Amino acid sequence: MDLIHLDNHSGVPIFRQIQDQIRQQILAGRLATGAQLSPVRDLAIQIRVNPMTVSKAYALLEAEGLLERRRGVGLFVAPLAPRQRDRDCRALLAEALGAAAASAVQMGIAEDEAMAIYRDLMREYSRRRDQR
Amino acid sequence: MDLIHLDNHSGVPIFRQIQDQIRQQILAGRLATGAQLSPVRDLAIQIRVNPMTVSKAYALLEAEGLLERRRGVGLFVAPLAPRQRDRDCRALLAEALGAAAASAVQMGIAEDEAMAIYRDLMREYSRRRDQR
Amino acid sequence: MDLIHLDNHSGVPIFRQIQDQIRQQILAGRLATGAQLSPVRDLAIQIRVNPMTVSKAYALLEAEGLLERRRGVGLFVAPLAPRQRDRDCRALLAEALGAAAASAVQMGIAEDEAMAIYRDLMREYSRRRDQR
Amino acid sequence: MDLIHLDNHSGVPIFRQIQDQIRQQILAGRLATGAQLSPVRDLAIQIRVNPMTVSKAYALLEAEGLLERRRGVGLFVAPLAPRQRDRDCRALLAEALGAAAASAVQMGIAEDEAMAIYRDLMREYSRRRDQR
DNA sequence: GTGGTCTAGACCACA
DNA sequence: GTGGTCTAGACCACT
Repeated sequence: MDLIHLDNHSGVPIFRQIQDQIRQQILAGRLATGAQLSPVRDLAIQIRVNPMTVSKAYALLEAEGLLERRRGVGLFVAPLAPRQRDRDCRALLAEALGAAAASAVQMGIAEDEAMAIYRDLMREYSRRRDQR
Repeated sequence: MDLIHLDNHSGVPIFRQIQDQIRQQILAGRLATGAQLSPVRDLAIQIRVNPMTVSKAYALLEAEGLLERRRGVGLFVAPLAPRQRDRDCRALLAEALGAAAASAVQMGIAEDEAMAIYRDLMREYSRRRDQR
Repeated sequence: MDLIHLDNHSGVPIFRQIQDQIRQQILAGRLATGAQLSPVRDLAIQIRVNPMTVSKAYALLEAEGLLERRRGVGLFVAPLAPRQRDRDCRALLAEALGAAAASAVQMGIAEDEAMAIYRDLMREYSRRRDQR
Repeated sequence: MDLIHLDNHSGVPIFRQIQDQIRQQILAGRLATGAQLSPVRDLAIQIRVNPMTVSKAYALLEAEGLLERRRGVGLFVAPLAPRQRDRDCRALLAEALGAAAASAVQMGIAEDEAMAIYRDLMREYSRRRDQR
C-alpha cells in the first residue's frame, strides 16, 4: 500500500483525504483485489493521526463497497469487476472535471484552449510521477 | 446579475458558492466593470440565505480586488485590465483542472480519453446554457 | 420528537439504537417532513450520551437520505414522497421478518401457527402502547 | 449435518451464526438425537473459519444443553423431550418475531398486511428450500 | 492480533 | 447558535 500524503492546510478533512487516496489506489489497481490494508493502528502511527480518523476513512470505503471487513482479521480490498472498475474510474474523473467544464464555458474560454490547459497539466503530473 | 444557484448537498460553504459564482460572472464579463451588485438584503432574500452570508461573500470578493465598495452607495464591479482578466480566467481554470489531471494520471486513463471526457462535459454545459 | 430509549445491555451499539428509533419515528410519520431534530448537544444531554455518538447516528440517517443538513442551522427531516415512505416501511418490516420466516420454515412450524404467534405479539405491543 | 452458510456482511458474529444454524437443525429434527457432529477441525476447514470459532459455537450449544460432549469421542446431539423441543421452537420463533411485531405496530402497518407479508416470506423460503 | 465503540473535551467553520 | 472534526485513551468483541 502506497504512502498516504496529508495536507493539513487544504481544509479537506483528514479522514476524507485518506479515503480519497485509498479509493484512487484501488481504482488505479495499485491496491489489488483481496489485498489486505494496513491495520488501523499501523496506518495511524505511520501518518501520525488518531486511529479513529483512519477507522472512519476505512468505514466509509466499506460503505462504498470498495473494502470488505473480515471480523477479527482485517480489512481487504473487495472484489470488483474490471468493467465496474473502469466505470467507477470514469465516473470519478467526470465528477472531478465537472466544475472545470462549467468554469471554462462560463468564462468563455475556447474548447481547444481549455483542453490544451488540461493536457499540459496531465503531462506535468505524469512527468513529476515518472521522476519519482 | 445572473441568478445564484445554491447546492446544499455539495459540502461547499454557501458563502463560497456565492463568491465563486459572482467571481465567474465578473471574469466572464456578464457583470461588467462598474455595474452595481444587488444589495446584500435583496440578494439574501432572493436566494433565501442569511444576510451575513451574502455579506461575507461580498467582503471576500472585495478583498480579492474584484469589487469596490462606495460607502453609502453600494458595491460595484472594480475595473479590471483585460489582460489581468484573461490571466485570472486561466489561473482559475487551471486550478479547477489540477485535481482532475492528477486523477486521470493516477488512474491510468489515457490522455486522449481524459480530454475527450472533458470536451464532452464542456459541450454538455454549453448546450444546456444555450437552451436557457 | 419522541424520547429515545436506550438499552445498554442489548449489545446493539448506542448510535444504532438512536438511528433505528429516529428512522422509525420518521417512517411512522411522528417526525414530519421539515421538522427540525433536537440539536446534537441537547439530545446528547437528554439521553446521557456523548455528543459524538448522537452525531454519528444523525450522519448515518443523512446518508440514508432521511435527514437534511442546513449548515449552521440544524438537521431537518428530508422530504419523502408518501409512496416512498410506504415502500420504505414495508422494506423495513420485510427485513425484520426475514429471519423469522426462515426460522419458522426450518423448524417445521406450520404457517398458520407462525402467523398466529406473530399476530399475538403485535396485539401485545399495541396494547402496551395504548396503555401508555 | 447440513451445510453452514455464513454471511460476512450481516454484522452477526460468525460463532453466533454457526451456533444458530446448528441449533435450528437440531430443533427441526434434521440433526437427530444421538447424531455425531462434525469434528471442530473438519467443520472449520469446510466453512473456512478459525477452529476456535467453531469450538466456541459448540461450547455454547453444549452450555444450552443441546449438545453432549463425550471425551475422546466427539460431540453428539443431546436427547431432548419432544415437548421441550416444541417449547424451544416456539420460544425461538417468538424471539425472532418480537422486533418485527414492534416495528409493524410503530409504523402503523395493519395487522392483516403485516401478517400477509410474513406469510409471503415464509412461502418464499419454503419454495426455495424445496427447489434445492 | 484485528476492528468497533464510546468518552471527554477541544477547536473550527458556518449562519 | 448550529454541526463537523480531531485527539487521547479506554474497553469490548471477534478470530
